[in-house]
Amino acid sequence: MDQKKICPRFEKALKILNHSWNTLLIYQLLEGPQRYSTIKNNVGISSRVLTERLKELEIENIVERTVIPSTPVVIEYKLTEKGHALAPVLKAIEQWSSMWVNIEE
Amino acid sequence: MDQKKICPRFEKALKILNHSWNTLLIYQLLEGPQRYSTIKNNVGISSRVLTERLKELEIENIVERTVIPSTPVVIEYKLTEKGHALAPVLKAIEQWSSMWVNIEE
DNA sequence: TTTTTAGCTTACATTTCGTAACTTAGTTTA
DNA sequence: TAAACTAAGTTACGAAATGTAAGCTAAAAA
Repeated sequence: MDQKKICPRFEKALKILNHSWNTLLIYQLLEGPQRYSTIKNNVGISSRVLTERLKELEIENIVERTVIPSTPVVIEYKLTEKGHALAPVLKAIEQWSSMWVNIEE
Repeated sequence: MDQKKICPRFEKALKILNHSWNTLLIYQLLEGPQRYSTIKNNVGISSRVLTERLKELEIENIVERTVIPSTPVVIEYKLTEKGHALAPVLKAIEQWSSMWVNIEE
């Protein structure tokens, strides 16, 4: 009785992108590689959820985590090629929002 | 200490689009006007959440609810102009998913 | 007259999320 | 040298969101 006529790749894409914070995190990382604390401060996400999401995005091969062996070590997060390929999606949302979304008081 | 450098319109757009099911519902309604039960069956969402989301999308002026006074009455949901304007976003996600998302077993 | 359908609503259990405090290791300050 | 601080998380726990299932109302079909 339950039909799934929608393409499974598309559904999976939505599952990732709709998971709260993920799109905002990707948007933030489009600015360039960043450290954990920078992301946290700029996005306003809790560390618990941030860690969770970064792990998820890493597993999905959208984000890459790098340990830079300086002293002290710096941990850097950046978009993979797959992650960068999401730029048009974010651009489209940006355009739509500038055209149609208004903020009320 | 918490900075919000991101555009508020964009943030609001993400808030709407990232709310679970919303993007999928919009995608489904891009097919054309549909009744409650049709949406429910095609998307695989529970009625509790479907009602909630349709209300939200109506308030955001993305979806319009129409009562067609036939006998029995038919209730139709369709995208507004603002809703249709999201088509490029969905298209971009579709393209990305066909290029980068793979389904594993 | 009983059953079915559409379009919801309600109650309740499960899952997810946010808040805040804690941890570990190295680092600067006093 | 001890005390305090920072980065990058982890843990515990209460609050909020979600899914499941059952119920409801009005009309229609059997």
